[in-house]
Amino acid sequence: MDRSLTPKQVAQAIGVSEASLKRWCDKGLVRAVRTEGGHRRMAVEDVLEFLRSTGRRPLHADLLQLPVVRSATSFTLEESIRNLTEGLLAGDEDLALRVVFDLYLAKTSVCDIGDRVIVEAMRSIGERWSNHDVEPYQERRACEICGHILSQLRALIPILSETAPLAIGGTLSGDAYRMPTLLIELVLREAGWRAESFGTGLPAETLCAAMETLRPKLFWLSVSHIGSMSEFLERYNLIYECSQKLKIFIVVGGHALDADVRRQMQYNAFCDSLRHLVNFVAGTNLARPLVG
Amino acid sequence: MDRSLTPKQVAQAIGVSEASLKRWCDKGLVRAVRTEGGHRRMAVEDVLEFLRSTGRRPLHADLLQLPVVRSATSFTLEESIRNLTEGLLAGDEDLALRVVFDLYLAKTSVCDIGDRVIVEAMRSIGERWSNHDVEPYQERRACEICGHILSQLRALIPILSETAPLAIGGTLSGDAYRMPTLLIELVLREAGWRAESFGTGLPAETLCAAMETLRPKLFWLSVSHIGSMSEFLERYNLIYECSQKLKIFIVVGGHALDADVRRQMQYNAFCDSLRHLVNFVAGTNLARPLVG
DNA sequence: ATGTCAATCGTTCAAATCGTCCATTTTTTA
DNA sequence: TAAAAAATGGACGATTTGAACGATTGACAT
Repeated sequence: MDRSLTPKQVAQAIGVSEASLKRWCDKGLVRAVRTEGGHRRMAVEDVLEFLRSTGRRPLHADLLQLPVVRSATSFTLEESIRNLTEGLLAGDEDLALRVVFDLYLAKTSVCDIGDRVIVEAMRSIGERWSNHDVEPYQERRACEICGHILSQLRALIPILSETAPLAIGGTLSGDAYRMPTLLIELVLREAGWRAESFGTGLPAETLCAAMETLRPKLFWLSVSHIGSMSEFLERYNLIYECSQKLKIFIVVGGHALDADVRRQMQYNAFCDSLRHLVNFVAGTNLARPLVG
Repeated sequence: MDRSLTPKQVAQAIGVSEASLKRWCDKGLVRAVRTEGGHRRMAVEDVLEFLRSTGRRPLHADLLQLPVVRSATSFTLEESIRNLTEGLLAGDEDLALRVVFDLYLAKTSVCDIGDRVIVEAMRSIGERWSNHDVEPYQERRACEICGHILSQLRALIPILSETAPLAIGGTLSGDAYRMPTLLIELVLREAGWRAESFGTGLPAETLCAAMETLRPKLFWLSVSHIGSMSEFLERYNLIYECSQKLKIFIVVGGHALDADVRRQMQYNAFCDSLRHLVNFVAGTNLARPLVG
């Protein structure tokens, strides 16, 4: 319930003595604040950050308000994908959350978690869906669960500096796929940007208005579904011209953008994966990653 | 409209017990004045001064513990609504999060937070949107922020018991409003149910399949937008008949269900608000609230 | 004004934490 | 391999914290 943890709680959660934990705090390995009487208090996210930096795993995750360990943790990417897929299909949110957090604590970048696990799991679900192996509600439920997990992850990524360059984006009207734009937001934040996803189904006009008002350095458009091609291109051109007028990098991506569609579009970059996106923005030198 | 804070407010704001706060006041660490009866009252500036002088980080990730840092905490429901509306429109996620968590920490039920603050704030935004006072992207961004906040809140609501009755629900194809069904899930969980929202845009057939497979005790349908009335009714009837065949309570609600529409529908309950929903499920005696 | 209920009062008390020292274990160095 | 260095876990008295208690006060509605 409370976000601030006492030394005893943290020591039990990590599985070390309180004496060691105290030393780590004093050495600055775990960020901690002091009460008036000098007692140490730690925030959940700081403890997780410590675990992540030292490659440790929590023994009693429930004390850190993380899901309880119920099943075997995943040791390889393939296992992670399999467990995540299974958890998402069965509606087992704890399992799914556990898989993602295990990866996160194992210092896997959000970019890799997204590209190599979450996207793969959703692709596998999509395949089984088109084979009528799974019900549509399972796919929708999986998206909901993923959304919650990404929200949790998002809360752990350090607050962006106010001076970091701004990036905004989302999907156009008629495209309801939330996950890609959520992942992009997370990955850009990890890369040091002040990224804000505006969600799905945005009219092109208001995206132009947002660019006018907020003057971001980068604009992303995720395209997972195109209803009418002519409408899409018309809307997109509006955005493209606006972005160029304001000297804003425009990055596009998504399964719906095959070579045929891309031929009819102009943009600063097209990205097939989150990794591509990270590499591209690294090249622009506009933002520095938060950690080495 | 006094700027003075009570011990309870301050204690919750800085995340310590009232007992400790009292001691600190008595030691002169926090300046406080006394009412005639001897109760302590603290000024916002003095609390801020205390935070600054003791090196507590008003800057870092402790936003949840230090809601008072921007002196923007809300003391009345009206203030909460105003601050939330402002935060959501400006894209100030920290402010919005603080408003909701302040209410939660003040033991406001999620039901009331939803009905009386979040829904009201979104309604106010909707009004200003139809007056062309705000851009559509601001409304969409507000929904995204609310979604994240509700995800955070969801993570704090105690794990449901495995034996609690199951409730599932969502919105039909063509209805993309996520927030109502998210709120319903939260409120039902608070009321002791094992509630799972399947998200938005679900085909009626798969909802029936979900009912067949999962056999919930309750099914909710949130209806915020109706494209074609005949299509909607056709889909709904499918769900209604399925629910009755399986003896599942079916509860409907949402702005799109006016009296005309309702006349053409059958259901076990129609709810105008989260409070109505809670009262209805309390009457069914199927689940007990987690507290009290 | 009067009554009602939640918040706060001052106090007490058990549990937790503080800083520090020391024995033991693990890692690094000679 | 042996010695040195570093990290760990446990124990100590003194201090701090959080939760309880009955009595009093504040805010608000009638």
